[in-house]
Order: sequence, then C-alpha cells, then structure tokens
Amino acid sequence: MRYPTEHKEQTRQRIVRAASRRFRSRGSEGAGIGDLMRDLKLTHGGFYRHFDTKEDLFVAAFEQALSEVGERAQKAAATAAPGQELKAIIDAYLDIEHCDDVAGGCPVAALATEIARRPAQARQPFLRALQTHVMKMQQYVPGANEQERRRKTAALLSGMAGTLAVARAFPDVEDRRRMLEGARQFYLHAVSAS
Amino acid sequence: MRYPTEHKEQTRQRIVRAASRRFRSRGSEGAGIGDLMRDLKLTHGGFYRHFDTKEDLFVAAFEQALSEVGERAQKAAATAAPGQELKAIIDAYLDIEHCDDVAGGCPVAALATEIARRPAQARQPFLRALQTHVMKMQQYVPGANEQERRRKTAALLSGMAGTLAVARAFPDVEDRRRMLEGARQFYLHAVSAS
DNA sequence: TGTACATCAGTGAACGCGCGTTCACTGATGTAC
DNA sequence: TGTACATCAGTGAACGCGCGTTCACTGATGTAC
Repeated sequence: MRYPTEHKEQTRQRIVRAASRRFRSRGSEGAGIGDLMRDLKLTHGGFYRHFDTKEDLFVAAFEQALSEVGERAQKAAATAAPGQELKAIIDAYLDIEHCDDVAGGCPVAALATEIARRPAQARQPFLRALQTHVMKMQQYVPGANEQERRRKTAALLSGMAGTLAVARAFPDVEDRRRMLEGARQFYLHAVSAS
Repeated sequence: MRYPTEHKEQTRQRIVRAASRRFRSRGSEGAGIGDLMRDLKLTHGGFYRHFDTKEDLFVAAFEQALSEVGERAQKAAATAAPGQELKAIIDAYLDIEHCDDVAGGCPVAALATEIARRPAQARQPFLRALQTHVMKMQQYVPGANEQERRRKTAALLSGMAGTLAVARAFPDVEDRRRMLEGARQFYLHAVSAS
C-alpha cells in the first residue's frame, strides 16, 4: 500500500526515538532490530527501507538522545535564578529521576564506553555530536577564556556522566541518592571560581 | 592426561587475566570464550572445567582488574612526596598511557555501563568490589569526617572514570591529552579543601 | 615391584538460539495517457 | 472521467554466522592392592 508523503519520515522518527531509548537501556548490542520494530507494530524487514545498517540507526539514536539532553539542560538554565544557571544544570543532571530514567537520560552516561570501542572512522559522527554539545554548554561554565571554559565543560560533563553511570549500578535508591548528593557538592565546588 | 596439583589453579588465573584484558577492550559481549581460550592455546570446551558460566568469568575478571588498578594507585601514592599523594593518584589515573591502555586500565572506565545494565542480583559482586576499592582509596581524600571523605572519593573516582571513557572516544592523541590535562586541573581543584 | 583402575584437565564435534541482513512479494495510491 | 501501469513502505520467510554451552571421549598420572 502507498502511504502519504510525510508518512516515511514520521516512521523514521518513530524508529529513531524508540531505538534511542532501547540503546540507552540495553546497549547497542543488547537492543535488537526485531524487538524494536515489533514494539512499533512493524516487522523487521521494513527497517531497511529507513537505514542501511543497525550502526546508522545507532548514530541517529545517539544524536537524538544527546540533543534531547542538551535541550533539557538549557531549559534548566533558563528557569534558574540569575547566577544559578550552572548549579541548576548540575542539579538537574545529578537528579535521582535522571539517574533512574536510563532510557530517557544522557546517552554519554549510558553508552560512552561502547563508542570508544568502535573503529576510529565510525566514531566521527559521535564526536561531532559531543563537540556540539560541549559548545552549547560551555556558556554556562565560568573560566578565564574560551579554552578554559571549554576544558572545564568537558571535564564536568564527562565526570558527571561517569558518576551517573556508576550510581546506576547501586540497586538501593538511598545509596544512589547519597552518591548523587555527594557528587552535586563535589562538582559545584569544582566549577566554582578558583 | 593428568596435570600437577597446582596446574588447574594456574590455568584458571591465566584465563582470568586474559579475560580481564579482553573484556576491558571489547566489552562483556564483544569478548568470546572461543577466542579467549584459543589465545591461551586451549580449546573452548575446557573453559567449563573452571567456570560455570561466562558471567562468572566476567565477575572474576572485573575484580581482578579493579584490584590491579587499586594497587597501582596505592603505589603512585606511596612514591609521591608527602602531601602530594592524592595529586599523584589523580595524575596517574588521568595519564595518557592509562587512557591508551584500555585492556590494562580501570575496569570502571571500561565497563561501568554494562554493570548497571545487569539484573540487581548479578550486580552484587561488582558492588562489593567497588565499595572495597572506594574504602581503600578514601584515606587519600581530605574531608571533615569519614562520610564526607567517602562521598568525595566516590565522586572523584566515578568522575575520573567517566572522563577517561569519554577521552578514549577521541582518535587524535593531542585531543585526548588536552582533555586529560584539563580534567587533572579540574579534579585537583575539586578535591582541594573548601 | 607390578598391575588394574580411577581421576580429571583438556579436546573438539554438535546443538540451539538469537540476530543482522536479504529478497521476492503485496497492495493501496499516484501518475501518465 | 476512466484505465493501465509504476511506485515503494511494509511483510515475512530464509540465510548465514557467531556464540555460549553440552557431552562423550582422551590419556597421562595417581592410587589401591
């Protein structure tokens, strides 16, 4: 059957959004094309009308997730009291709800190790997405010049991602809360002007 | 053929050490039993004389790797000038050689996301190993009381692991160096007395 | 001292399963005439 | 306006491959008598 003109693009977006959640929850190897398409009430064969390979989907899903996270951070900054933007970003990132929502959370915290394992050429789209994200975020980080702000931003974001990933290993929610609270103080102190 | 009494234990250790490196490089799903045993000049069937499942091996490999990393950190602290122990630990961890030696490096930086994905019960041995590691390290971190030192240690170690994982995604060694250098300053500042 | 048997780390064929990918096919709608 | 054909998102069987695990077997050495 033939579909309306915009139908294909809509299906593609549904695939990317669902995949983005599945990859974050289960990793790139743990999430299969068949299950994904079944959840969308489609069959696995149709997947290849939208993507050449699973890897292409993984890239699109990562980019999608990272831009979501970036927007959420900017929203947190926008609604913060003046001068409290960075604190708001840190608090929102190291939040228990973010910690417990792996599928909807930061893809760096969920997938960083898998990206580093890919061959160098396959990493390029991820790196571009990461660099764009850091550039968007560095405006909120204090520092003497752009380079310093940039490096602090990279350290802060990658550090918080690591903390979130480790906190997620703890089955007890109170353990996670304590770890996140400790980390909020730690990172807040780390970014304060020296 | 029958082997000397200690032979089995030696083989087991060879398997764990080799697996520990392979898991860190390739992830728990990317490293197969067949390849692993072949590298050790053994066949895959013999594996099950030493471990019931691949998961058991993964646990042993993680513990092995984390204790190696802990010993290396303590060695760095032991050879540092008085008062410079923590700086020595941070510098050794965020070192370009550590960054580029995934197989021999910190298993938290290489595998944290995979551990968080396991069912709660399967995570327990990893958590025990992590907690032991944090307890060994907290003596080097300043703080008003043990709880504060402990939380700072957890934030520092998980943060540095995240930074290392992200740095490894960059194909260019100078990019990695810059990121590590920025992070060293960041974490050094973060742990300094407020 | 000699002999028969037990042990058990390691071997390698085989099994079962999941998964990414391919491909011939479907059928509703758009388009050409 | 009507008709024949083209399009193409989606279907579902099939393929190939890798991998974790099982299992009957091997054979050198230890042990019992």
